[in-house]
Amino acid sequence: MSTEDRAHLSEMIWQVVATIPHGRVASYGQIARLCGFPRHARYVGATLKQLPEDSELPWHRVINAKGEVAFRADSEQRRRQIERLRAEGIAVSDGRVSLPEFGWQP
DNA sequence: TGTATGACCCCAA
DNA sequence: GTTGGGGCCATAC
Repeated sequence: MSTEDRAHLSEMIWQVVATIPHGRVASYGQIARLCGFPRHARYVGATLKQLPEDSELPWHRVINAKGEVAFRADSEQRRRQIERLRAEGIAVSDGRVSLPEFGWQP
């Protein structure tokens, strides 16, 4: 993976995440695949982690392949993500979301 | 160069 | 439903 690829990939990640419809969720691996870089799920997480606090990007709609919020159980960020998901009508129970119900099919 | 660390993923049991 | 183990790959040191 070249440095050009990385810059391009980061930009594509932002674009794809911005595409996730209101009320839907997508997984890290799904984002990576849509960008044309399978097996780079961890990179997606690392990229989202660098987003500024006031970012307009709907980063909260990105969760892991099991439908769970990826933050540690005790973390403040986890609480915030769950709050934002519920705010747009997504049911979250015990940090989990039903993918058949809320998963995004592009 | 080598090792450790993640907002990860998959599958078998 | 859970758990464990292997795989994955950019980053930080």
